[in-house]
Parts: sequence; structure tokens; C-alpha cells
Amino acid sequence: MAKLTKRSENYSQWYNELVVKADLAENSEVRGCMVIKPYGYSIWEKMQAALDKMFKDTGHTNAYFPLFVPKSLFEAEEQNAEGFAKECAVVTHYRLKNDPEKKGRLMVDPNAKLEEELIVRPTSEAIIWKTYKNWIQSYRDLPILVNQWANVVRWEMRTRLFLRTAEFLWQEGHTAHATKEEAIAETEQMLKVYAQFAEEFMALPVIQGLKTANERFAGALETYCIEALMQDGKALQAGTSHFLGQNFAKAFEVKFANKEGQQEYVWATSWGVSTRLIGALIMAHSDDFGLVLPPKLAPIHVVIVPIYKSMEQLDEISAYANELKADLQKVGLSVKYDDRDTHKPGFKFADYEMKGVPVRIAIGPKDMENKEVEIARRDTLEKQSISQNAVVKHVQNLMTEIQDNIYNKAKDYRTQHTHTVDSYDEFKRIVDGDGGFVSAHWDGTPETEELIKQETKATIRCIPLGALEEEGKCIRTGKPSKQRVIFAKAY
RNA sequence: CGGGGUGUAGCGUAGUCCGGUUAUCGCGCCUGCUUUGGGAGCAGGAGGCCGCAGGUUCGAAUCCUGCCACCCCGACCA
Repeated sequence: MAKLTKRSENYSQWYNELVVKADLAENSEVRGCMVIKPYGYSIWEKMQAALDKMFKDTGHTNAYFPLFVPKSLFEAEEQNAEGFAKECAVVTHYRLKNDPEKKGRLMVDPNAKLEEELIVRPTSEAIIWKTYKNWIQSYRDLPILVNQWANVVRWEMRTRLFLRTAEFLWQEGHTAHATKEEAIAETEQMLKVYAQFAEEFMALPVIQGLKTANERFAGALETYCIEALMQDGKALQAGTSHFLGQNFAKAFEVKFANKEGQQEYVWATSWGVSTRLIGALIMAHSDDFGLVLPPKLAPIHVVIVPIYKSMEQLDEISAYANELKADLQKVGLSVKYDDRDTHKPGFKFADYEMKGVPVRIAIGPKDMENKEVEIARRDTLEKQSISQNAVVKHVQNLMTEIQDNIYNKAKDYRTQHTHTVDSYDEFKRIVDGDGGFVSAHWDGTPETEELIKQETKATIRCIPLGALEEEGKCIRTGKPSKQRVIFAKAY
């Protein structure tokens, strides 16, 4: 396995090589789509498990809705339809037939044209709200708190493994409420859930905020988001939670009878995170040796590598290693004992470093003699000899230590790359230079936001929640502003 | 959709301008021996409709025509 391109030399190439060499994913035969390989998928499963528990703990349940959305349903909510129209895969036929011109080839049967085209869901609001109409009659039917784990398709022009693929896996929550207040509370609650997940599990510090009108989800009244900073100074939107108002209820005629017997439109939210989080995880923590996974999301916590010359030595080491493996498993760790004779220890070391396994234990004849093992931690690459009777405790502590350490590292990086700026020259200097988050005043108009985007490629990532009110002047126009917003170049 | 580029083994490539032995090299793969505390060494071996279809020619990876696919730069985006 060849070494990675250095992160500092070509960030994109480094990222792509890492994804492939760490055995997470690869590009598929279908343009813009990816194959998520078993190791990559197991990271997604870890994320799913943690998120799913958080959703359940906040009262949600899972359901599944169709992949195909009839065009007439899709276009019902105009803003949403318009927002996604340019990137929809569309099913127009339902049958193939033998091509009379070319033997052995198939062609789309022109007689099998669908009466109405089916849109492959780019998001499920339409089909779900069509369904909710049947579920909701009375205030007693509310709230509906449903989540769906699914795939969606958005036919993007440019794609990148995990970050922007034509098909991706995600979770989308769709809730229906009797009041505006309750819906807003739900939107904010789920934003908090995402932020908590990012920080506690992904070890990824995030800024919580509101999107500007330009960046808002098509069909939403308000889009909340969490924004993270990657190691190349670019921002990545890691999750969104939308307050949809009554837009979808009106589009799909979803009304309920309130306690007074009057008909009212339902209030809606939707929220989602995707396999993009895996991309965020990679870009936030990895180094030139490969992936660095936070223990809470690592499919393998500990790998044990034996070092031996003779089969007798291997047998002796294996007897101990299997015992150790069982002991570590007993305290809830996922352990792999790699006794393959087909690869040398050096190869294994490099390979598990590439895969980001948090802790590696090497055991050789010397260690057996001294009743020790060699423990290497992935985040700092430090190695240490530990007495065999203290290994389990030590590894357990390391898990917490590593989780905290990579969070703090990411947070320090973000602190160093967040700049408060009051002049446009300085703004441009930072955006064109090392990048990072730039906290600056903005006059609140979409026109100015667009102008800054044209001139610098930086966009407003969010209007941070809970920020102090502060009198200031717009960085571009000099008009008055009451609060700083966060700018950055973004993925 | 606009501009540029590339298709040669599983991957990365030389050769294409200027047609001419058996299509080059590296990684990976297979076999054997020696190795094993940081990505092993040596020896041998397998693997190619040179993107597809036509054409020019005694002869095409190379020249011509058409088609297909992909990549990069823009616009769009979780």
C-alpha cells in the first residue's frame, strides 16, 4: 500500500486517496455514485446506532416511504420543487425490450412510457406529506414524530466521495405539529441533537446557527444548521433542521380539527444528516498517515498484532492474545486479533494506521518475556510498554483520552482559524489565505451576501445562535448591523 | 449547459506528433525459497478486442470520420 499524498500539498488528492486506501469507499460504475465498502459502512452503522438512539430518546419512531415520487406530488410545493428540479433523476419508462437494430442489446421500449413520470426522491417531503394527509384529522393525531433511514438521489454536476455523491444515504425526520411554537421547538431540539452528536461522538466542534434566506432549504421558513471547519480551512455543513411552517400542509391540504372544532393547517419540520458526516469525520481528524477515528465511532477499537519468528512463538503469543482479546471484549471494546501470516507486522501497522484504529497492541517474544505489551495510540502515534496485568484498564482509559484529545485538537484548530474581522481588506486576505471561519458584520440583505460571494467565493455559513448583539457596520456596504455572522468558503 | 482534456492489464502509465520486430515500465496478483520489533528480498509466472464502429494502408495503439465514456474548470449543491 503506497503512502498518501501529503495533506499540505494537495488536500483534495489526500482526501480521495485516503478514502480509497483506508478501504472506506470507491467510485462506482455509475457516474457520481459510490460504493461504500464494508469498513466505511460500519462507520455509518456506528453513526446510525448513536443517532437512532438519540431520536428514539426524543420520542421519534422510524418508518419507510417510497423511493419514487409521482411528478404531480413532487411539484405540489412550489419552492421545494423548484429548488430540486435541476438535479432530479426521472423514471420515464417501465420496460426494456430487445433492440432490433443491435443483436444482444436492449433498448427502452417506447411503448412502455409511464403515464406520469416518477421522480427518484431528492428528499421525501412531498411523498410524506401526501401520506400525512391521510394520518391526520384531529389534534389528537398530533404530533407525528417520524424518521426515515433511506437513500436519496441528487444529480449533482460535480461529485466527491461522501461529500457530494449522486446517491447518498441519510436520515430524514419529518414531523407534524398542532402549533407553530411546538414545531419551532422541535426544529431547535433536533439541531441540538445533531450538535451533541457531532461533538460527543464525532469529536467535531460545530457552530449552531441559522441559514440566511439565500442558503435556506427550498420550502422552509427557517433553516438551522451545524457548521464544522475542515483542516483546509473550508466549512462543511454537517446537518440541517428546517422549520417548514405550513407550506407543505397547505400544498398537500393537511388540516386538523383543533379543540374548538376548527380546521387548521398543520405545522411541519424536517431535519437530516447524511453519509457526508463520514467525509466530515475524515477531513476533521485525519493526518498524513491516514484516518484518525474517534473511539465512539471506530468499528475496531483495538487491533492486536503478533510479532514472531517461529510457529512456536506464534502459538505462545496467540494463547495470550486471545485471552487479552476476550478480556477487552468483556469491557465492551471491539477487538481484532490479526494473526494473518500473509502480511508482515510493518504492513499491518501501516494498514491499521491508515484505517484509523484508535489503539494498536503489538506482542512479540520480548514482550512475552517481560510480561508486557506495546501499546500505540493512533491520535499521537505514541508507543508505550505496559505490564500485561494493567492492559485492560489502560486501554479503557485511552479510549476516553483519545476521544477527548481529538475533540480538543479539532477545537483548537477551529479557534486558531476563526477570525473576527472589521475591514473588507482583512476579510479578503483571510478568505484568500488560510481560510477558516470569519466573523463579520453584514447588512442583512441577500444582495450584499451575493456580492461578497461573487467577489470572494465566501458565503455566510450561518447566523450563529446565542451570539451577543453588537452594533457594527457591514463589512462590504458599511450599513448598520446588529450581529456578526460567520463567513467561510464552503464545500 | 459552456470551455479544456483523456481513454493502453485490477490500478497508475510509456509509446501517438513522424504508421513498421513479440506493446513499455511501476504497483498489485500467482508460485517457490529466504524473511517477520515499521509498508520485505530474490527468482520465476499469469494477465491486453491499445474505449467502440467504420475508413485509409502491404501494414494502424499511432492517420481520418463518427459514436461512447470519463476527468478537470465554471454555473448548481447535504
